[in-house]
Amino acid sequence: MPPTLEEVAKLAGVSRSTVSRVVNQHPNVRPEVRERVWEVIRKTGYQPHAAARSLATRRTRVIGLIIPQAVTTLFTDPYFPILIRGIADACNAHNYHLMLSLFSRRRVQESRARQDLLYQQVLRGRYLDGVVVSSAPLDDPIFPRLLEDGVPFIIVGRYPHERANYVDVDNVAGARMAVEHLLRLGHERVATITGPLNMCSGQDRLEGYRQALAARGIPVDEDLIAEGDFTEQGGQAAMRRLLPHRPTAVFAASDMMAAGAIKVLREAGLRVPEDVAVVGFDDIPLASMVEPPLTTVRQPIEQTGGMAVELLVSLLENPGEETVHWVVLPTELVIRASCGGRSR
Amino acid sequence: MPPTLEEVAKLAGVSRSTVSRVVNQHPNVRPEVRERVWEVIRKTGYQPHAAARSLATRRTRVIGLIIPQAVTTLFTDPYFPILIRGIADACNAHNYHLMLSLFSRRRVQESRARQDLLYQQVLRGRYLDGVVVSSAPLDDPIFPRLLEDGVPFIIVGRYPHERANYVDVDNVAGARMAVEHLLRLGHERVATITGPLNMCSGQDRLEGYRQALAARGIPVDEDLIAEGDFTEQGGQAAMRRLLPHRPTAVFAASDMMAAGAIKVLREAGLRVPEDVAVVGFDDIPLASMVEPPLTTVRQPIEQTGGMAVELLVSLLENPGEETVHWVVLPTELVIRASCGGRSR
DNA sequence: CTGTTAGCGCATTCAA
DNA sequence: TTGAATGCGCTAACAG
Repeated sequence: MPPTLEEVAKLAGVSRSTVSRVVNQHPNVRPEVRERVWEVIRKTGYQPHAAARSLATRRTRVIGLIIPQAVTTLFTDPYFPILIRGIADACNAHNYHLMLSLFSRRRVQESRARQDLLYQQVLRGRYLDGVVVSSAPLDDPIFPRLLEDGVPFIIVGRYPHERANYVDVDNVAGARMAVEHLLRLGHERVATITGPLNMCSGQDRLEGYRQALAARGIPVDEDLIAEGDFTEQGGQAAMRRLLPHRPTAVFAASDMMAAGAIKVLREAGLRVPEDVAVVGFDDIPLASMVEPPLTTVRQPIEQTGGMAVELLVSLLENPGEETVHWVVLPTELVIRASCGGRSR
Repeated sequence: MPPTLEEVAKLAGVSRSTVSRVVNQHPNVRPEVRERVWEVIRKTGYQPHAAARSLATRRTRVIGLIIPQAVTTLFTDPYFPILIRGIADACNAHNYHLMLSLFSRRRVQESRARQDLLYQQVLRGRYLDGVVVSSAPLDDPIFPRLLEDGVPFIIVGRYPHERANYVDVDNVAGARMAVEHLLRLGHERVATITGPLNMCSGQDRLEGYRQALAARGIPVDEDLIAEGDFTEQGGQAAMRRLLPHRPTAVFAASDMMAAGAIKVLREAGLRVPEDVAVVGFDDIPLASMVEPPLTTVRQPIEQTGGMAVELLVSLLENPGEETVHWVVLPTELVIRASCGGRSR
């Protein structure tokens, strides 16, 4: 329905090339002609055909957000919508479009095959100029593939490879602050519910926990460390394993897990924060809505997403530069009621 | 880097057309040749170039999810991630890709201009084969435009137009059940915090409220109706306006607003559910995590998204049929603690 | 069953 | 400053 370059050219009495130049803001067009062409473009509602343009330029102005595999279960965590909003806003600002690639939560087998297919189609099929990868396990096969195929990409979260660009939040410092706060309140048996330990955010938050204890010369008791998966259910399960070891405080690596932990503590007849103090991580909206409001570590989720896009765009538009971009955004402790206030 | 049809053809000793036929599963290829071609495809890792294919077929296998304008503020509500998951899964299943179009929350002016631009680029530029529109106000200009441009689209939520296909949940029945439950418990002053009244879900849930009262012959007291915007803050504000009119029960049109209402009730020294009963809508994960756990109306969010894609795909792949698809999925009352249990 | 031919709509040399 | 020619990689008639 919308006209083609050809038709616009005819109507304006010029050649296709000239219209193309006008559309693409080339300087070398006589102002008078430029005006005439614009007029026709406006009148006809001409819009360049994306596929035709991509075929000629070999660029699509589409970037992908890839969230691999099983992690999709986490998608009920408000972390993702907030991240996506940051990404979408930045895309809008730079006139890129966003393609979302999630993976079904079906049997792992099928899921793996689908992931391969999708990778093939979307990336080798040149749907995308580049991608942002979020929440991938460190050993996810996507990283080697992206590197090998030379696809421009930015990781949300660390990845140890010299050619891997990433933007991350300071998980270690955040976790350390949280645990130090508990220690300062007089707790001596501080447990932690970690994230998945195959993800860097899981590892780093555990590292922060260890560092805080080490700084006080407190030996790490492995019984006080339980691995979770960032979900509420995972938090509940981990808390149940922790319960027999009688912690007086718990640092959970996500707010969702903290909420799960609180539920289990309550069921066990323990009060929060009087009997057990709890600290979370993320500062999602839920954190201030539960009873008691959650002390937690705030991370700039939206900015993280925005920054990832900024980096990716700069990668795409300055193909020459070989610079590697590593950005780490700060985290911040938000003190509410769930950790108690007074020294014990 | 990946080879083209041409190169594959050369390597397999056949013509481009034959390779194309093999790739597209055409039946008329000698099995032996087919095998030989597949072999080359596998070895070379050939992948059709998406743009080239789109240019030739005039289809992209990409569908868009559009969430217009200011509604983006709602994006912290877990409703969206769940909807998106349903949509993404269904896309995967049908081998479509998903493009996400949100709009920045900046000044309305800019936002409007951006929305126009995006519409032009993405839809008239033929990036998309069709779109799913969610959470648009009923008077959103996108609907007339889509209809006029003949873009295949499915709305999540009702829209009163004979050529508009939609999938919706039974908001009226859900709201009616919720309010009837409160009436059954003996409440006589049941207030409601509505959603935005320019959205059909907002209107329909209010209609359910009215119907429940009418069925009992209770006159509607407009003072007991406060408009919200589905967010927690909106819920708080609405509850503050309701407070002076001393409701004994509140039906909030979203769980987020219910949580906000509870917070305000608490601050006013009222107990939930003893002094004021509260019922929400959505049954998001938060609902079972707050204190007291929320009685609410469950809607099949994920299925809604999946169904929207199913309808859209069937629209895209059976272009002949002029059928209009209207699907309404059932809602269900989930009784927890926030409405109290005993008759008063 | 297979190859040849002709575009799909645009960007981009190269001449003029 | 402008136009003509060429090709991006693929599909889809049409012959054979």
